[in-house]
Amino acid sequence: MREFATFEEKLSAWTAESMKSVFGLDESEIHLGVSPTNNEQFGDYQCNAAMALSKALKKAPRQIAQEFVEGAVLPDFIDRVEIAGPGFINFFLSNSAVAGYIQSLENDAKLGAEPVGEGKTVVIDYSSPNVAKPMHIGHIRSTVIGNSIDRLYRFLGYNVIADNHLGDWGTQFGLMLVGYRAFVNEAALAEAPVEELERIYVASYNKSKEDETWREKAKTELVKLQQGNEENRALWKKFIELSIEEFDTIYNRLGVKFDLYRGESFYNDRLPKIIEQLEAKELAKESDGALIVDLEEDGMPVCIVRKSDGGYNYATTDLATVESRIEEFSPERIIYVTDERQQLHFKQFFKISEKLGLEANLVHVWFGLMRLPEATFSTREGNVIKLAALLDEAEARALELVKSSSPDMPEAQQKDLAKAIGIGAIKYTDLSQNPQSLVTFTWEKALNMEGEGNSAPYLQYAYARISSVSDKYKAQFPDSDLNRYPLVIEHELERRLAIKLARFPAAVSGAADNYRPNILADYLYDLAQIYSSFYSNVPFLKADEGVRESRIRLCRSIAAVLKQGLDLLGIETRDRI
RNA sequence: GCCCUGAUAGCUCAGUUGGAUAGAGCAACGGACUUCUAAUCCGUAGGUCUCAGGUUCGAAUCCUGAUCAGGGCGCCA
Repeated sequence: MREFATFEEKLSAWTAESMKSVFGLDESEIHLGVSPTNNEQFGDYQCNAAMALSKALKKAPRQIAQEFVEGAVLPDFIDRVEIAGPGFINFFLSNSAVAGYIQSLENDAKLGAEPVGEGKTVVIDYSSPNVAKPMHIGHIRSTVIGNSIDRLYRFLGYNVIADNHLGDWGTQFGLMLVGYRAFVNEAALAEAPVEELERIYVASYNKSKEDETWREKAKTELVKLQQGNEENRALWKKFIELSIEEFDTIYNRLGVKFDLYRGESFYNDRLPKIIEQLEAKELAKESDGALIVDLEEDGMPVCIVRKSDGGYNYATTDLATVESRIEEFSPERIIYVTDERQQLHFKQFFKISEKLGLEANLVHVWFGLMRLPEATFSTREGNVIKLAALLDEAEARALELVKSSSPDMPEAQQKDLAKAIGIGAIKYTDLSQNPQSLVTFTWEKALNMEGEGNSAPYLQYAYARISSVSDKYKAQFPDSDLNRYPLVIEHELERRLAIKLARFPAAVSGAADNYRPNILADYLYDLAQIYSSFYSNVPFLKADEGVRESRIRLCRSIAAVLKQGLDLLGIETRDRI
């Protein structure tokens, strides 16, 4: 078993092994391991196998539990075991074993998490805004959730390739090209490039609705672009560069980094070959002039891979993208983070790529759509809330709070702190709930940063309090060496904290395996809650020597887990708040 | 019409993939700052887990049906 294996891992391995030997089982469909209890009175871990084995062994569950407990030799980290209710086997960890484990984690950069991803590559495709349109609040979930998954997989040792699959190709560029030439305001373009590009697009789109020759012109320019016309290509590249530059300022504010910015256009050259393969394998056929893949036997509607005008569409591009990623990176898995509307599309193209023989584990992580209380928003309706405006507002509100609660702090520090709090609050709102729920955007919710209850500032506050205590300890006892004092569990809250700390790896793997950062967010909130209770009910700096050091040491581990955990959510911590 | 989701406290949401008495926060009420940061803590109250069946030792969780809500279903991504 690995060096920093958790109690759950060790105990599960032990119960499974012991069950088999005590009852002479070979393989079992039944889960023989343990799971954490949800109530301390039932111990720390419980094994429920006795009930499930009842039928196979033809014995009463309590009797099975009894025989098991009598027949097996308890591992040394278990203090005692109890049989309860219909046949639950409850395990109580020994305090010294828990203390020893927490102490050993001080030497583990992963804080007990298993680097299961070592040697494996995973591509994560997220954020993916469209060129020439400003990012709005609809982009926040893909960006924030995708980035947290990115961070989680990196932490677990995966070689992560974060790819921003920009919408940089498509019919809208015909309108953009003619629109730009007719309407561009150079001053506005220099000032706020993407906003001006969007204005151009909307103007051109509106004109196209009533002016047929305008539509024709747009189409001609689009064809020229696709055929490689130099002027159009240069302009198109300019749209992309201006857009990326502006996206990057937002990503910097959010602490998001991509390894690649490969738009759809990157895969253009592969599209005809994808079609060839589909035809060669007789997966595609003509229908009303378009080329389609019939997925009826898979219970899905048909999927268009080439339009009747000869153009390709997104399914084809996505297939080419998978093929390219496999060739270049040999990923163990490719993860897409998009909103719920694309579920069918992903199911279809996953199925087609399987039929094409593209070997990769494709995962669609979808999240509920963001809505406004009044209605859905759209660029054309003009009721979008721009992401930059949301971030500005969050930082401004945070700064007000910081100024009122820390008036003596230097201004530069107040501003820095306000950024960490404002951005953290926005991210936490999205990361602390199940991604698959529909979200109605309200300023009040998005900017929840009063620090009351389950919120980012609450966690940041808990962290800052620990930092403050550590610093005071160093100031008061400059010559003390913490490592010379053992970590001892005495108080009930110390025990709860230590047990909670030992469950960090489970929270991380739960969040990563299920693509749900909220599992980690929940965990961190629980930890911070227990710590806050500990802080106000148990003295540490004022405790006797020995107890004091042990508690400071425990605090240090809590700080490490809080900092690392928040970092995995993309939320920053500060030593003072 | 078909498919995918969701429905849990007045409000916003968790619920470790079938376990024991369903949990937090907000709002409400009562208490704690001469103290290691009160952006905190301690306590009270609040529930027919949408409804009806089923599966089994055991269901908020799985199955079937219904109601309501969101999304999708051939040339947008």
